[in-house]
Amino acid sequence: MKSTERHHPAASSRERLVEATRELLWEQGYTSTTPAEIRARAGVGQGSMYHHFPTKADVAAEAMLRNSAELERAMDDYLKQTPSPAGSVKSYLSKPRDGQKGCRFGRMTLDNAVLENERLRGPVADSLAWYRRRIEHLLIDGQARGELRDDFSAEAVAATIIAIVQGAHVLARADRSQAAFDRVIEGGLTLLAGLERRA
Amino acid sequence: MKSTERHHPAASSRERLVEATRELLWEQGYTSTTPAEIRARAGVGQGSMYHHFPTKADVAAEAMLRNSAELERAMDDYLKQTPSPAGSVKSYLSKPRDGQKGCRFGRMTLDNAVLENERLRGPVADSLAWYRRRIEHLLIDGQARGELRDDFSAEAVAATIIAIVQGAHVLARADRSQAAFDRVIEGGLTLLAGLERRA
DNA sequence: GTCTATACCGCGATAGAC
DNA sequence: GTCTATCGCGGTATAGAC
Repeated sequence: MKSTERHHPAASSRERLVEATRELLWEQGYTSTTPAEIRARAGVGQGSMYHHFPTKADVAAEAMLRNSAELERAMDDYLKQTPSPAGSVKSYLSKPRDGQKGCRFGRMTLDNAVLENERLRGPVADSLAWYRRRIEHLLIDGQARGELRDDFSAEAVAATIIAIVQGAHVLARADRSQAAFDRVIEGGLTLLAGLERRA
Repeated sequence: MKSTERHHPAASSRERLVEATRELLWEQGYTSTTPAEIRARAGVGQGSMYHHFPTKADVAAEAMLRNSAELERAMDDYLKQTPSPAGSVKSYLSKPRDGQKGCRFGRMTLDNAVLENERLRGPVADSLAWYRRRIEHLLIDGQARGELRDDFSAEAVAATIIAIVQGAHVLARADRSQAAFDRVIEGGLTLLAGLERRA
């Protein structure tokens, strides 16, 4: 009920609609975001929105696809900074995050309306799976280089690493505190250290 | 749009309303659950519902409080079966769960309407914190008995254990598969094993 | 304590002019 | 491509009889 107007006046209407939707999906989720809010934040008129996108689900689907592309690229860039595979996994876990805002994808999974629409669920499932495989390959690489023990399933542990971040968001939101988030990450790093090859 | 009528004819109207709300909150979350659905599943009339509870938030708050009481008791019962503290933590992780249905509490944290109402958020935060402390004490106990290493923060790791379960639900829902849930748990058990005192 | 009827509002989408 | 005006529907709650 406050800052509904944050125009991006440089871009096209269509572009502004997608960006506004991306923000609102993150802040409020899918069901709670109304076409009127999207329109207001994008600074476009009522009819204009329906000219570019037939339904709310269509704007949302485009916003989610853009999320997939951007976040996967961002993760690649982020991980490029760390040379060692095991270090990259630690780095992924301890990456600074706003615990209460949540993961753009994870946030969607509790909304039945998203899960029931394949065009909305698809990008969510695909991106989370992409993250998992990315971590999995880092773990396998770490095992190959002898940084990590080789007696565990990289696939399963990678899934757990992703889940830890998702769960941290859940606890941070419930507790309304970043500290709850950070505590989960601290424990995650502790658990991860147990996989390092013993000296 | 299907099985809306599952009366519990034995109990009082008020009782049936609370139970119906508990089920619907689990299946659909708070915002997506309508008073009409609650009324229909409980098998009570329109006015009757508003006689017992002034607003939807009031029924929901009562349902959440009951969830807290019941689930905390259930966890106590469940953990009583395992003698060793470290075994109890493993047991908590590997407890059979419907991955796609989610945790009754975790499911609520992605709904802004819940977080903005202290009477709804309170039981969620309290119960998740209660779970965390329960696990924390098991870990401390395990450290004291020498089952577990003593060089880690039981508080942080306990938070991570809870987060793993919450995150597993997120991934299972995104992937629409129990396998995604089970994989996270498998990785969690692997990580947990790294905390055991070395032979 | 339970019922039916009804009111209000905002979401999601459409119509049609410019 | 953008605008204003409008519509149908369902969520949430109230009124008032029995």
